[in-house]
Amino acid sequence: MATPPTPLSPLPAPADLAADDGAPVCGNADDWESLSAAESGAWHGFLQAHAEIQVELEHELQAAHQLSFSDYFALLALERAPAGRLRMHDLAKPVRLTRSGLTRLVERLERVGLIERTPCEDDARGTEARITEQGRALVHAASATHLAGVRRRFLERFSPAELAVLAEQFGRLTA
Amino acid sequence: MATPPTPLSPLPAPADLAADDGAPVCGNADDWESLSAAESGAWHGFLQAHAEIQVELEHELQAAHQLSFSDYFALLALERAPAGRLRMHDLAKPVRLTRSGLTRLVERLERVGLIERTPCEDDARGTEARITEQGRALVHAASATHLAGVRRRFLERFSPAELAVLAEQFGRLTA
DNA sequence: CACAAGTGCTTGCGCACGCAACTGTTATCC
DNA sequence: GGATAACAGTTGCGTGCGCAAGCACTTGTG
Repeated sequence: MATPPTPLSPLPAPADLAADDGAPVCGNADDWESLSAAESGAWHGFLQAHAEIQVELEHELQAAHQLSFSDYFALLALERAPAGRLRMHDLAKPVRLTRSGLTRLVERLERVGLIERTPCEDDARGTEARITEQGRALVHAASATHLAGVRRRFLERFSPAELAVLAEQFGRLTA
Repeated sequence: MATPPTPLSPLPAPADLAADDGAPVCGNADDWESLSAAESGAWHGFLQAHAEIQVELEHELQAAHQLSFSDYFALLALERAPAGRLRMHDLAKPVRLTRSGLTRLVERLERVGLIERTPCEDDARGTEARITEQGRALVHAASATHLAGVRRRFLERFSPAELAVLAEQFGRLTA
């Protein structure tokens, strides 16, 4: 959104280099036209597929277990961690939240008894989040729901061979 | 997040069907283990790739043009629409926002002069959003930035043949 | 050992968004 | 034609999140 510094178009002028010959105002009139059908389809398909699946699965999880994706990912990460404990810092990455966001998330989960917070033994600055039995039970149930959704909305639509290729291809996208 | 109805685990009991033999508490101890490497890799790769690319490109757009993705998609949809005008209702889908969210978005964009709002002629209930010249200029500049990002972070990592296959595959994911 | 620099987490603040309720308009159905 | 339903858009409210500043503790350096 246009904010303080440059509220409006920081452009030189409508058209000041090439003469305006009536056609597209400049070279980038609609850059998207320069994409092939495959390029455009792949990119927009990627966005659209993600958006649709994301909201559907999240609503599903919310309806069935009153859990947001952030909640679920946090519980899942803890459930898998040795002793069900993880320091805030290490929890932030799998949950894909900033530390401040994570503080709030953990606070909410603690408030309803799904996890507990204890000061870290060997480093008094740190805090450890530990999943409770209730948390474990809930994340197991939620996993069943979620995994079913993932299969239905994603995995089932591809053959094993396709999935192997996709895994490699998505791997290329992550630095 | 656990909300009013069932703040905590709505489960029958820790283990009430199979005897707890010390091993996994029940059949779904960690359902994710049941996924093949390809399945797991494809799904998590999908999520991870989207998350990474999304934040990188959005930051890029924000830094270069003070535009969020929502802002950009709204302007882009309008720029492509006949006469640069679209009713709120028709703008909501491409921007992937609810109507209330769109109301606020359009309000912000209007405030900085990127679009204008006028009552709809043939339907007194409706409102039309129209992109201004400044909006057009900005969306062109932003498109150049964004498209470069899309190429760099996505398109370039695949061959034309792969992109064609991906387009078809993502199409399968969208109902 | 003191003092700076770095690290881990929290807090103040602002913001974009969804949901549900509301207003005003148009279509539908006796 | 008047009641009712459907629809378009806006508003009140709550919430989750990021950013930047702050506090507490630890580590490095002279």
